[in-house]
Amino acid sequence: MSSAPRKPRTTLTRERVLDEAWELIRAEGTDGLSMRALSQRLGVVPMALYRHVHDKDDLLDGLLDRLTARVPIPGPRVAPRTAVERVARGIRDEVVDNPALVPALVLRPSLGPSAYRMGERVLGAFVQLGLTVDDATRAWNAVSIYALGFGVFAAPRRVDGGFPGSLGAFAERVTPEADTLAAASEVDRTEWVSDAQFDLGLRALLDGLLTAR
Amino acid sequence: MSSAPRKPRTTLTRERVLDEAWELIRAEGTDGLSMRALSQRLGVVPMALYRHVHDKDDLLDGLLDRLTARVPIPGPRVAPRTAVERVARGIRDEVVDNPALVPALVLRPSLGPSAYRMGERVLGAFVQLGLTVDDATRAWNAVSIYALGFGVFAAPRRVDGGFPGSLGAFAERVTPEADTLAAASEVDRTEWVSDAQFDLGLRALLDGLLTAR
DNA sequence: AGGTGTTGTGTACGGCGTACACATTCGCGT
DNA sequence: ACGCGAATGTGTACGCCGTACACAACACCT
Repeated sequence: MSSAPRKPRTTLTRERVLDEAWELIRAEGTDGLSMRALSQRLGVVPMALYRHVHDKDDLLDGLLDRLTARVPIPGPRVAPRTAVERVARGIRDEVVDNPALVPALVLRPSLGPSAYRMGERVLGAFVQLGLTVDDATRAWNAVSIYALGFGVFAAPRRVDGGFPGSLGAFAERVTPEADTLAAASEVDRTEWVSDAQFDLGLRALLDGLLTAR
Repeated sequence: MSSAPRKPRTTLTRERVLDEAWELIRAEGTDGLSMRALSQRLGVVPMALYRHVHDKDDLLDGLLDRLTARVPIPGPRVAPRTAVERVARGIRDEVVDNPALVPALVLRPSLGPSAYRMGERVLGAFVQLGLTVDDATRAWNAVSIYALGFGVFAAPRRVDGGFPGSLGAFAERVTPEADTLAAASEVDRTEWVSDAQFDLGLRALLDGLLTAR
């Protein structure tokens, strides 16, 4: 009998690499995802990954498409404005709970097949709402930027305080008559991520986009 | 006579480090700013920088505050709504033409003294427009996110095309009946960064924020 | 003149992405 | 059944990165 220990071949696929990368970056954060760490998790030498992924950027693109694919796309029966709102909220939700992907997201525009499917649905909705195709495109730009921006800047990140002393004290030091800010500064942190906050802006944006021209 | 070559002492200051870092990152992009490259530009050994900067993150924070400080803050004579619009546009402009700072911007919330001065002015404007302090805070959140988001996602980045074949062809492959997207896809790239695009969304957002509650 | 604190130096470590040559193994046509 | 080419995993190595730590040069004050 042959005594050579058999490694089960083709144990690696692009799918498996992406699966493991997804879990790794979720568990360990942006910096936790390295080719070396990932390969180790897969019980393989680092360079093995490069048979299934062009380079690290390619891997990140794959992860971003997965993120996009997680946003539920409303069926055709859903009313157009509702559909837009759901997609916008879906984008925000996914970004917010995958903060480790934010740096990658910011370096790459939409791309990915999933992003296109999403765009298709939303553009259709805007057209149903009476916009021309061009205006629909502009509206989708504005809405997606808002949703992405909200996700990006609302996602939990380094919250090291930043300033010596309290916020109010700081504001007063900068501009002695800064009572407005000092008073307001109590609000923002807790409410920053809230649904109400998001919806307020989104509704305002859509109202503006859809009325008169 | 002493023959030892004299180095002029205290040639380095935090200011000079930040100045040079600013120019370096503008010239060479995000990845071009390394402690080693920066030190070389300053004619100094890498570790010398650490006397004036805690670590690289501290350096980036300094650069971000400089970026924020570049946004012009309208004087008290400027009408409140105009003031808000100018600040929003100023934020977008600075982000757009300092794309190399986007990754850093995204990892760190506002912070910095300049950001506070800016907030102070805008919150005041919203209050003048009849909002309560809390509502003003929420409004400022929405507006700043929109402006930052627009800057971030409109800033020129990797535009490697991404897909094999034309955009229209791709869209058709994904969903055969994708004429809407295929038609629309001609528009976005060129108009993505336009002022009109930005103003459209901003005006919509402000209208929504300021009317009825 | 000497002591003290500040500022720049030198060396070194551990991590990263990945180029390149090599070994193994699978699948196919004969 | 077999052999050969393509596909897949391995090993080694290079050049970057941020920065910890011990040391040297110098400025300034007494």
